[in-house]
Amino acid sequence: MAESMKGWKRTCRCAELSTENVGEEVTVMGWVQKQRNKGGIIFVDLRDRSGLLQIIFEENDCGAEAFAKAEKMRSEFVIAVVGKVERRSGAVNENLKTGEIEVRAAQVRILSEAETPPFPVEADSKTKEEIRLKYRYLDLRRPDLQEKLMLRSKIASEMRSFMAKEGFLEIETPILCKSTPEGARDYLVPSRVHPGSFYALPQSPQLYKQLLMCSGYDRYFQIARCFRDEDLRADRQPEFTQADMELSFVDVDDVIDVNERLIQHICREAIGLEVQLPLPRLKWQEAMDRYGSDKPDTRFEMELVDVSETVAGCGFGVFTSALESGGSVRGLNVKGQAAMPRKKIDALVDFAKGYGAKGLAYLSVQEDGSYKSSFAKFMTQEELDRLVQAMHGEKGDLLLFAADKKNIVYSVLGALRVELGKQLGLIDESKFNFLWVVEFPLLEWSDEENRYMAMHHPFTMPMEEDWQYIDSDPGRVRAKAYDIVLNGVELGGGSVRIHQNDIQEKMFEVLGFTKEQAWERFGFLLSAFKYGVPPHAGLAYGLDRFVMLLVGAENIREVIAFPKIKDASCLMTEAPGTVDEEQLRELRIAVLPEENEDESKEEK
RNA sequence: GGCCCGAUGGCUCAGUUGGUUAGAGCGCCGCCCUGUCACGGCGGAGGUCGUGGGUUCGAGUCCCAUUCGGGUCGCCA
Repeated sequence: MAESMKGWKRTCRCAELSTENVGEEVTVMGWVQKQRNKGGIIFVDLRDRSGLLQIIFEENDCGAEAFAKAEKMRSEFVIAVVGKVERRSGAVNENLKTGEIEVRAAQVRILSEAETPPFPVEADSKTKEEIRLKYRYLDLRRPDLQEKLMLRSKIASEMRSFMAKEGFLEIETPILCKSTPEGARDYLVPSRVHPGSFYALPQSPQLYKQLLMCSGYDRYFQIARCFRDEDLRADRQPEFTQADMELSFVDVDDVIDVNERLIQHICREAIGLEVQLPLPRLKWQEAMDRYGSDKPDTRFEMELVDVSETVAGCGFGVFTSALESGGSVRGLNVKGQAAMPRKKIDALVDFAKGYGAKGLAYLSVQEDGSYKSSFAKFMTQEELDRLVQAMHGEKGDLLLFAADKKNIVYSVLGALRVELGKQLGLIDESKFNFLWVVEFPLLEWSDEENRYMAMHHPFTMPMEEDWQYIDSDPGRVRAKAYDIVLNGVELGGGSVRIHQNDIQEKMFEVLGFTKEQAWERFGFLLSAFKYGVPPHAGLAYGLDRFVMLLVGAENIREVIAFPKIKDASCLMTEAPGTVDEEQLRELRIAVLPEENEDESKEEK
């Protein structure tokens, strides 16, 4: 039966005790990790978030009643123990922080009994994630998950103290917002007071923080929950946390400076990593050309090589037709992999197809200097030699080529490069390679929408020297936008914002908004800009990703206490769920029946 | 929405070319044990092989569908 802790007060956590406390009487409380009954002596490993502590029960010390309680203790019972800290008379346990000591129980209370948990509460769980997530409250007891969440807390608090010292004000922005259809899908919240009207949950505090700049709070910071109704990934949750900031009277370098020092501070305080400043900067175009990615993993080489000029006019139709339609031909030199079996190469071709490639051409330089290639018969020996030379191909190298529209070539080879880096073990996992990617394009052509879309968002400042091309060649205009990248993962991004009405209006025009549409969507911001707006810029981190990388987790769920699964539901609470008719009626919401394909065909 | 992977006692897994009664380790239950810490000894319980259909004399195993979970492309200004 559960007992009360009345009159008892915990004096410390389990693993906060050490040999320095020998002789002290302490009161510890926690969960039974393991009970080992030797007959006349019982050992209990007591666990809390600090770690494990061995409790020893002997009838002479604690009396018959307490000893009987110890006998019935099972895993996950919650107990309280009063006893003396002793140096162990038996062997020291080197695996335990508290391995030199133990607490000799004088009194004990069972605060809560427990059923046998559905899976063992231990570090490095091998249990299926599905089960762990269903019983997340048990999963969260495991030491490795506790360490990650404690480190997350540390990172957040270091962030706050650094930002405060730098003069940033922490200001909260609304969760119930106005829907802005540009960008990700919004989560909608129906309004009871305004039937048929909906709030949207924020995708980011973007517009609010710009308004705060208009209001003179010149340095704003917030650890803000954000929501995007898009499909999940290993590093993407529908509900996530941004470390968000905005600064007035600054330009790109000012934002980068304060953020580099922030990154340095966090890495030092959280994981004892010394980050060298300044961080490398890579222009977007260079990142794409060298790595095929705007978030390059620079922990290994194997950069892309543009061989468009080398293969121009060669006999291989796949290459030449790609070039004729304005595309490019680029390659990867996979060092020392000439002997890669055909099966593995075919798997790489399939992998490439997943990124839009029609195929992948390959050439291996044999040990005798001859070539084995999927396209050798289409090219002369001289053409092949020139190609191998352009790729810096040596004996034993495998050369892979993609020929297509530029964007496809980038994404195929960029993905292939990372995949090969993983498969071949080229990545030095001990490295933390931060880098800035700067000078992003302002606009991106969307075939789907048949118009230019803002690559970052519609309030991003174009680079002065490119603004002249906004009518003649909009795709050429670069933006004062920057991303911070760590080990091939986009940690965060930001930009200098437009604070001039004429540029903002032109942006909306290029994006295809009429003045009315722009005002309907962003009127409150445009209006605020009429009354005096400082030049401003900002940046936001995906905090979950940042934590994930710093703790070395492979999955964002490992650093979020209660994450959602792939279909955005929660295995523990079973959210989302249906609601009462009455609730729907009050909101004047009707749920449509599921669309039936046959019926819709008939209607046509 | 597309593609790929997975599902066998509470947990982690094995299960041959389809062939008797589906195995193991851990955990769990009972008894014993005064220095264990992956405690030990003896005994025991526990399985609709995700679900439905099909092929077959016979299906955990082969086929189809489906559910659940994971990865990924699209999507994520």
